[in-house]
Amino acid sequence: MSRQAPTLEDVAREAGVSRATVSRVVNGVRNVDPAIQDLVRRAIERTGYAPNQAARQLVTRRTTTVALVVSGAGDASDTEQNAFAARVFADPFFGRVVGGVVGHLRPRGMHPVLMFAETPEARQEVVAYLRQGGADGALVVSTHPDDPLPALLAGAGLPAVLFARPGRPVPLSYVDLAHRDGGRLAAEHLLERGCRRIATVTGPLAVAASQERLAGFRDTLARHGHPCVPVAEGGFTVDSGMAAMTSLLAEHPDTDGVFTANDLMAQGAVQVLRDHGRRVPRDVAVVGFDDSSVAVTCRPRLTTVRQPVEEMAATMARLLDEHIKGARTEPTSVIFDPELVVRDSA
Amino acid sequence: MSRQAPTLEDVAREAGVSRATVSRVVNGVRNVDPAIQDLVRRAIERTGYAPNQAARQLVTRRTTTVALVVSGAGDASDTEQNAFAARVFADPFFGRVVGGVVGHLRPRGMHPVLMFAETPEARQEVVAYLRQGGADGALVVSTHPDDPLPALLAGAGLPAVLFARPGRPVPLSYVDLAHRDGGRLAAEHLLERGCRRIATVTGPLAVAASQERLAGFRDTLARHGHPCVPVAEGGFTVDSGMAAMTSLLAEHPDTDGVFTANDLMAQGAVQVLRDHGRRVPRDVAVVGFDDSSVAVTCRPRLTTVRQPVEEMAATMARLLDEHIKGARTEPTSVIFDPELVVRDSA
DNA sequence: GAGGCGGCGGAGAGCGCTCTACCACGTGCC
DNA sequence: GGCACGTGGTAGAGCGCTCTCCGCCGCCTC
Repeated sequence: MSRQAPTLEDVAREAGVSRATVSRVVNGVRNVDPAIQDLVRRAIERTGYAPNQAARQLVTRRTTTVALVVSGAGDASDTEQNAFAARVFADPFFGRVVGGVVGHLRPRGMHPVLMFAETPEARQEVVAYLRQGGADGALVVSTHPDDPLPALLAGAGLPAVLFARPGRPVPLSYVDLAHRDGGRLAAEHLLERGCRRIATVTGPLAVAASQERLAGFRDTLARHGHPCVPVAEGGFTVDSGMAAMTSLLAEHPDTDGVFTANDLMAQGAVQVLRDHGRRVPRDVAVVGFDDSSVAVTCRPRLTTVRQPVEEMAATMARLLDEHIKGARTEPTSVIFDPELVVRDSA
Repeated sequence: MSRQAPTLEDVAREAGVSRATVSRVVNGVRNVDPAIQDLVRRAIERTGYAPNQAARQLVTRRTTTVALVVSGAGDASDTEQNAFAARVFADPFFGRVVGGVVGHLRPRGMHPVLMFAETPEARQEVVAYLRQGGADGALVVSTHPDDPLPALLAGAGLPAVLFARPGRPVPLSYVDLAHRDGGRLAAEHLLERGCRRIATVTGPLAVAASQERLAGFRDTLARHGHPCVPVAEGGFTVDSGMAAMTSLLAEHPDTDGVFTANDLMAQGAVQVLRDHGRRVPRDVAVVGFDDSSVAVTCRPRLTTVRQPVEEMAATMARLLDEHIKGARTEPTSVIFDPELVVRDSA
């Protein structure tokens, strides 16, 4: 477009030194005479030099990017593909993941490239992109327990870190939450509040996290003399929360406490409860999970089990960094503790 | 890590042809004898060859990425930086933008790298990233009318396309909505429903879009014998919608129709209305704007003015593509028409 | 049958950077 | 005073790809 961009060579000529010397001051390696450093810096200023990333990548075999991939298991049709992105980001959870990842990456001059892998082709593309050196590694957030992407990545020997333990074992690092403890926290709170007829809306039971939240919840209740708990399975969406709550209420109209496996479903449950004339929390107490943004925007504000998503995402980025740099070779896992946040709904 | 990745050279040797021929097959340029093509393809298969993006970029001066930047005007402190990302994605609007952009990019083998530019340093980083050839151009979504980034980009001669007309004129292409018509649509619907005491919650009046939605709304009402309309300014968030509605209700308790400048604020308004014993839509009709995901998940489902965000975002990507390829040199703008979507709230 | 032409493959020159030599020059040490 | 050594610089060999130029060969034309 405009004149050819200046190269190291141009700066070197301008400063009257060699290309290598300019490269050294740009990258801050080895000792370079302060006077010469100054000379070079001024020459860079004058020429408006910006190092060419492609050239640098070619020799260092390092990019400044990592892939941030949101992965499904499905084989969704092509027409659903952009809807997938919108659907994914409809859950405030992903915004927090992005925030946490960027928080770690940015200070290191790195950037995430966003990829969606909900079809077999899309998954192959992710693998191809990494193999071609488009990014140094992948941060994977699966929306489905049987997601084949982690295995694909591991098989190709590509650096990757997962959010949540994969459905079947894969030699990859991951971060996760002590979901069981989260379920326990919710149960204890409901119990302390004096609830006696407690029910729960779980996440998809194919997802390990849902199972564990439920297990922790159930165990705690059982230990306090509530051997059986009405359960309805939801799908982590507002709608599914409404449906689940509706059926729960039909069979157990005297329910006075509900634990939902995420905040979106809690929101749905609260709506149904109100529509059926129940006051929240007076008649029925509701505890959510995640502590997402909806927890504070909906009314009543949700009492919920907080998942430190930003922190988890940042750790994910850190682990990936270590794998890429070779500072860590064996897969590891970091498990975070949930925390009860008491607001108005319970 | 494992053995060195195979190069074009390796494939060429394996196939018994020259590097150039392999390159031709890989890139599908010029005629290559079908028999030789087959030979090469098999060699690629056997070696597991993946072209090195960095090397390719170095000579073609083209990446396979564009920057998708969410930009503020502020000078937020460092500690707020990851919160910015989470806040941004808390509005379902951005998920739709991402969906639209990816929808256009993906079939072309391109990918978005996510960047946030809410501080002067972050803005400089975006410019630097592009100048270094990290991405071929930028898709900019500003959250503030005085965002300096567009001017920075234009000044540096970098290809960029904006979502929404910039505050001050900048020689860059953009896509936008006919906000005025949106306001008109909302007014007409409220009028047709028989509302007589109509009020509105606007977006931040510093934002041109807010001004225009308001202007279209007011003009239409005036033309139908409603010269003055109670107005409260909001900030496009649920909370601000609640605050605005509260003050509106205090001064005009007999309000029977409300137009809010986005769905999030409509949600807040509905909550306040209910808390004050008003039934929606029976006592007060509420019309939102955007047709975002909350419009269908909240109760009652929102009647709203639809903004074809995915389509707008895809067009933004297309325009950027044209600018990058040089197929388009002069800035242009594409304006989309809003559409009324009638649901339950009005 | 000679000349021209078009289809197809090969050779080789970079793209802009990093990084490993290597060299020139003091300094300190025995 | 000679030698090892540290310091501050240069030279130049690639990194893996694309793309222009070139030459070969077979076919058409007259």
